[in-house]
Amino acid sequence: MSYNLSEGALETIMKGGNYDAPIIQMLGTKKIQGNDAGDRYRLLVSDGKYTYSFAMLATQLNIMLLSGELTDYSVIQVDQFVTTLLKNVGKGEKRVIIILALTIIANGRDVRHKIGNPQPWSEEATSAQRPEPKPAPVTPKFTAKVEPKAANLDSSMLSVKMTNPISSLSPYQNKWVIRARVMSKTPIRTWSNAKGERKLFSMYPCDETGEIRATAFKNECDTFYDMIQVDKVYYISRCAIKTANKKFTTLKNDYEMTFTAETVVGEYVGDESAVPTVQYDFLPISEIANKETETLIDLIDVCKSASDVQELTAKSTGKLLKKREVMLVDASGGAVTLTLWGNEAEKFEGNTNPILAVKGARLTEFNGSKSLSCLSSTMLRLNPDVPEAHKLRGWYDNGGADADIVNISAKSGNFTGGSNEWISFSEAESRQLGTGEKGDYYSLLGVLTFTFSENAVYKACPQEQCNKKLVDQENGLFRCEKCNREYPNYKHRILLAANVSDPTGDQRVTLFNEAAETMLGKSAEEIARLSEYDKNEYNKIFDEVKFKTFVFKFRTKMENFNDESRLKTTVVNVQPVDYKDGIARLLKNIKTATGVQV
DNA sequence: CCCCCCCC
Repeated sequence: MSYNLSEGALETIMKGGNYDAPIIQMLGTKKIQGNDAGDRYRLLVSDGKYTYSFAMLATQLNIMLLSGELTDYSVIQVDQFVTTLLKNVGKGEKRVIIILALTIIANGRDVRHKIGNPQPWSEEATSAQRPEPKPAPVTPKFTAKVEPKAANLDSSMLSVKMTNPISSLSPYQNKWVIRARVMSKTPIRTWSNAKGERKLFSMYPCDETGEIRATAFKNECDTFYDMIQVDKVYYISRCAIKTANKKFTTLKNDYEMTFTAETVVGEYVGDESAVPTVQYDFLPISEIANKETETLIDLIDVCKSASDVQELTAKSTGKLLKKREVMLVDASGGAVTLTLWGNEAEKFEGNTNPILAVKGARLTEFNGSKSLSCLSSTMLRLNPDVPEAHKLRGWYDNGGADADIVNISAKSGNFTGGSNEWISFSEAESRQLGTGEKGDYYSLLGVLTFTFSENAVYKACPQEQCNKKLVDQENGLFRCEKCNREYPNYKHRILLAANVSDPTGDQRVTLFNEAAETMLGKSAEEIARLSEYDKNEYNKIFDEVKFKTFVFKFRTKMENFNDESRLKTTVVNVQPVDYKDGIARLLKNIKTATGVQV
């Protein structure tokens, strides 16, 4: 068996050219340094003509060596690589090839020999002319006194070939310049400790080889915060590199950087199309429920709806918080709530059903249902220009908007439980809904045929969570049996029995306060007032609602009462009919029943 | 040097 190596590929690459997916042979490895994040390996490689010993394996590929998959004499195709110039004092510069992705063409244990008679590569060994020595990159020192623009490096001083890939940065290398796009930056956060007032912001640069977190404290925070703009490409140099604590980041980098007084940042002005933007690892909503809470998740979804901004006070810190809950859906048939905070909550515009790309939202659990929450490090993009977004838009605008969804953030025991599918009373019966241990929820399009309007409103316990009907003590006080105390005041609540019909049957139902208020279009207090002072108007409210059609959501459960079991059905939600939605459901049923495309 | 990320 013989193997064709890409003869001459290394020479092309060494001279700064490109070579697409070269096939080379690995002849040896050397562990070059160990640190907390793991070892790095240097490879001796051959293209059949030359050997070269300054090839590095990207750390994510170390596993191929450690597992024994990649051994000496293996023939590999280098699917992705970058080169970087390293300067060694007294030895000039050295071009290092960093192998980012590879495919094993032949196992070293099968090949078992060096292919051809390759000679060590050096510039002298080639017939090519020695290139002119390149000038060292000039990195003018930034001081806060000058205009931010003055901090910009002159692009012409830095050849693109002289920038270092983010994936090559390590604490052992202090001369480097990266050219990277800022994926996002956090707001400035301040805190105090024994050393006084502190502040910081973080930003997240990425290039074609990777991503990294960069944090600026105090002076550097002041200096760079306004200058750094999301989505712009910068040259960044002279930050301190340290091992990242994986507990606090999901970025695929073992290191992170800290701005120092020496740090130089310059805006890159030129063709930036090769510098990628945020890299995602999108997860369909249907798979979120399988993930552990606290996991950080990337997703791309359609915003189906969004709540208003709500203000609340954090119990632990007393801080005033603003939040907005966004309901996201995707083609996996799932829905999930994403909570936005602060400024992000305030500026969010959800009623055009935008596509939202999210990187690093935290999975949380509350009352048995899962939802997502934004952190300061979470990256949000509205209607990003990525293929997944266009696909989603097409799906949503062509039926996805009306698709049945399973909301994994539904509050259990609340009106959002159960399926959104409309069924009939006869289907509810044949499915034996309500006969199980727990109650069952179902939705139905039905007509309100009767209300038992007499005594529909009562005086309820004024305690927030109680709502128990009070006993009038006839002395100006009202007794709550549940709280076991008397109150001088009360609130009005509605408890309404009614009848709902659909073409297949009918059902006696109960509406509690909120559902009744929605259906009647009046508050309990108003109805109480009319009950006392204007009986005609009171009766009119119930007359007008009769024979109206609604979308009901019921909770039904078999209850035993005096040896008799009876289905108790409560209206947990009632909404007027959205005819667009109703027609879409009818069309879908026709399609399913007939196979006819409509 | 942060590493909190909130609420129902």
